[in-house]
Amino acid sequence: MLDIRLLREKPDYVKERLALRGGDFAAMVDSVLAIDEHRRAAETERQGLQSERNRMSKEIGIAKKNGEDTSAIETQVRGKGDRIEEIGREADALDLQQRDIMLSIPNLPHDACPVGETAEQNPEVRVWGEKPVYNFAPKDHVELGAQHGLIDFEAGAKITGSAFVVYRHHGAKLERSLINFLLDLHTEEHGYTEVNTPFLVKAEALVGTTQLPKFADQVFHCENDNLYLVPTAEVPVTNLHREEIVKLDQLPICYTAYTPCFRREAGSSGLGTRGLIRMHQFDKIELVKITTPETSMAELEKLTLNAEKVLQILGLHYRVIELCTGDIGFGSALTYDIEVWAPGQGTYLEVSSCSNFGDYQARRMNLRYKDENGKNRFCHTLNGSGTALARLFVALVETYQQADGSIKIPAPLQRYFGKETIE
RNA sequence: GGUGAGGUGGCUGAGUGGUCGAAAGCACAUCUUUGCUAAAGAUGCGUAGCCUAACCGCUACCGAGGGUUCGAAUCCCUCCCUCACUACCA
Repeated sequence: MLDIRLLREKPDYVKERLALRGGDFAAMVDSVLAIDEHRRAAETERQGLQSERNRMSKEIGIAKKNGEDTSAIETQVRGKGDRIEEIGREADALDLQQRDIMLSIPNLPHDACPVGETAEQNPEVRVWGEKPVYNFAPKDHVELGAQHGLIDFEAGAKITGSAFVVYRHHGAKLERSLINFLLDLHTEEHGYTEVNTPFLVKAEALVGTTQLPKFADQVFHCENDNLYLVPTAEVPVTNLHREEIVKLDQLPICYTAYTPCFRREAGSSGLGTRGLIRMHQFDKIELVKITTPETSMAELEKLTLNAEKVLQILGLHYRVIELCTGDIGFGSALTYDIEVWAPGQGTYLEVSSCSNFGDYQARRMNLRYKDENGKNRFCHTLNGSGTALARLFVALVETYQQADGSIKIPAPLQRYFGKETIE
């Protein structure tokens, strides 16, 4: 959520920054400001009346103690109640309206965010490694997976539906190896604290991290219990500190977590894509940081490097791109995407998206810290995948396939996987 | 799931209709005094909103939401959570 004070003081600036995202948000800003003005007028009237009522009620109390007759003044106060209720209802309704719109206005892109309209304009930040060359035609992971019995799409479709998959045998083991490898890497080498959270969350948590209310059609909802399946560990992990005032010396808070991620992918063009590229359920290791405004940008750089390290250790060629203002996520101020090369696909696959949300999420979840002067300020929150597993799986088996169809396991993963090769 | 108890400020914990935003203690901050790895005293110390140039002031918040009342932390209803015992279960 944006700071309403910023909208009041610099509406044109806010509109300008929002326009860089490509949508038309000027009308929303204007209507928020109009509602805000009415809301405050109603609030002022209500509070004035409440003040009067409190004063008179006090007088009644004192008079009664003195044994005086209070029926006259009681009648007088009684009359105030109706108007208080009326104007109060109005103030509350306006407050809700204002909040509704505020929740639908995206974050302002950071000054450092490159200006652009589409994904094609995302600048490449850096490249690591090179595309591997093969003296044979590399297969894709679907073929390799079938050949070795690693992944079974038919079984996933049978028990659940399309875009769900069953990992089998070495495939299941490889997936589990990656989870352990990544959690160990981030906790032991990068200083993150591991957390293991519920995979079902309340609506409030999703509001906090911006999946609700705008993207309600993208999350699985269990209506009976009014709980949602997590679309990413970002949701339960970042919300761990919602409605808290954390101490300055606790920051930065750095968490890593494994969760499956459940996404409806409604209207997504990639849903029919062959293989593991876009599933309704996939595993992911997430990195989450809660910081101060002063340090969040530096922490984003570190977080991105922590995610890149995964691919470096596994020897996978990748590139880092920076999302432009037209492509950046709803709540993000600045985002780096890490894309790994998948030889069988002949394309780069997004395996990590590292974002600084500034205080946008913190405002929504009322997450603050006490600064040096004892003043409460909103934290900055960030997160990034470290990394998404299905696509890492794809890149791994496609990159390390051999001419004879076997798949080599990179050395650092062998102690988790227990074998050097899948053959 | 059943029965019982309970949810008050960073913590402990008073408060069963009237000047309670809430006693007291602890913790914390500043100051004073004596001094040496500390004691004593004074003062301050929740969050948010409204108003204001600012100070001041006002309003709301005692798990959440409703209700009764001129007035609710206090009474009534619903829900949530915690603890204990009990049943069941991975």
